Amino acid sequence: MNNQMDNNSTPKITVLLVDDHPMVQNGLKACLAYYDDIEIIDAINDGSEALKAAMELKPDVILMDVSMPNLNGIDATEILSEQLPNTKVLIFSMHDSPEFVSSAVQAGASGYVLKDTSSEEVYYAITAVAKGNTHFSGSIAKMLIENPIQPEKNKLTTREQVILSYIAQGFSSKEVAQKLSISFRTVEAHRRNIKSKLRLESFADLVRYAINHGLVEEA
Amino acid sequence: MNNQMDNNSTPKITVLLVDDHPMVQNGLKACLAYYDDIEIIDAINDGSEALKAAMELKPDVILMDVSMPNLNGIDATEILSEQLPNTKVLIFSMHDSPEFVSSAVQAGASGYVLKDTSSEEVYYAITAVAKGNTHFSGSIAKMLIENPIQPEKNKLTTREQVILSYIAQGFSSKEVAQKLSISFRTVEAHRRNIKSKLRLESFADLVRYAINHGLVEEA
DNA sequence: AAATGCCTAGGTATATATACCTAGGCAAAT
DNA sequence: ATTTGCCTAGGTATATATACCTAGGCATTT
Repeated sequence: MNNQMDNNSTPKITVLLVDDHPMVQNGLKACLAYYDDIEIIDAINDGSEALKAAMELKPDVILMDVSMPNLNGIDATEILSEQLPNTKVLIFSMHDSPEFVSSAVQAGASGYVLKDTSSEEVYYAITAVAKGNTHFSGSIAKMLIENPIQPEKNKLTTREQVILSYIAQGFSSKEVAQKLSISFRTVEAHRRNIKSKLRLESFADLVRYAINHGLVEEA
Repeated sequence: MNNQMDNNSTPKITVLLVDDHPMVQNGLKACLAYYDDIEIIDAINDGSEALKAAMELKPDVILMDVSMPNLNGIDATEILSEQLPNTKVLIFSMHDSPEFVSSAVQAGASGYVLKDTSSEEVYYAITAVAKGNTHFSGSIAKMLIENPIQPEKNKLTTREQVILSYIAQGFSSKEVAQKLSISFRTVEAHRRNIKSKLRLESFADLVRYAINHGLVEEA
């Protein structure tokens, strides 16, 4: 830890933490407190609250979790990258699936670090994205190379999100069709498109995706 | 931090952290470092590894997460409460569903705190269970009163948990049958029993239950 | 005007899951 | 020794999901 910093010359990098687990927040605060060229200006535990805080505080970097109440980190990133182009988003997630990473990059994230990375790497990643660079954890970078991003491919339409939500809640295609007053063949077509877009294989994958993306409550 | 402790007079409460999120571990370490009557002797991120460590270190208290690779916290607690009766298990989870809490208590946990509780309460809970008392977060205690434990009702057998885990991962009954070298009719029978026991209706309910109970990773 | 993307929906066939039923082997508990 | 619970598994039937195919209406974009 290098606490020997010249506070007057270089302005600190302002960081907004967004994570719905208090203990993760505490861990990050504790780990990053040693570095005096970055300053955590606030910690939020909710996606939509994070948007408000970001608009007001205009931080240099947002360290953003993915799974959160109200608004997931990917969608929040997409909004932020339009509204606040000078604020860099660094995704901080425990998920390392290709869809997640691709979505994050397309949404405008400047980096992606896993929750099992060291605090030194998180610090390094924050400084990197603050400078306008990118930083991806080793396994993520490898994945981006092996699994190149296909732009706009894995993004669900509103209709698809609605249908996926019902499906993940346990309704059959027939039931969803009744609710939406459309043919169950149409619902099936949407199911196919959803699985194809997201490269998901099974019903269980659909449910897990829906949970991870906040389309359905976990309980 | 006030590490000014008289090491000779009062022995420290030895604590083993078990949580698969490094940042949660970091957060706990940072928060608990201020209290010099407890000492974190190790931090493990895997259920079965936690068992080994506990057998060797014989800590006073284990702060145990529920969802973990290889062996979930509830099952680990059950084994530990038999093997190491002097080691108290304090569940540290973000899940507050009645089934979770009931399972934890029946497995022999001495307390249950949610991940959004303050570090002071976590500290207090550790000292409480170390003394042989119990400690439950307010909402958990309330739930235990409103939702009294129904012994042995909603408990899956080991076999059922294994099968549910595979199913929630997206394997079909046929695939599970191949993996376990049993008939797919048997797998189907287990599916029926699981849904009946847990009063679940749909495939999606099974997946959500598995996720909420740590039988399968979310991603 | 033409193209694109989205929502819609049907034909046909197969795969998988579910709902009933019955039932034997086996270990632990009583 | 009997009971109990668990794991096993088959018969039969239906319901649902999936995998191929095609295709029209409609709004937005180019």
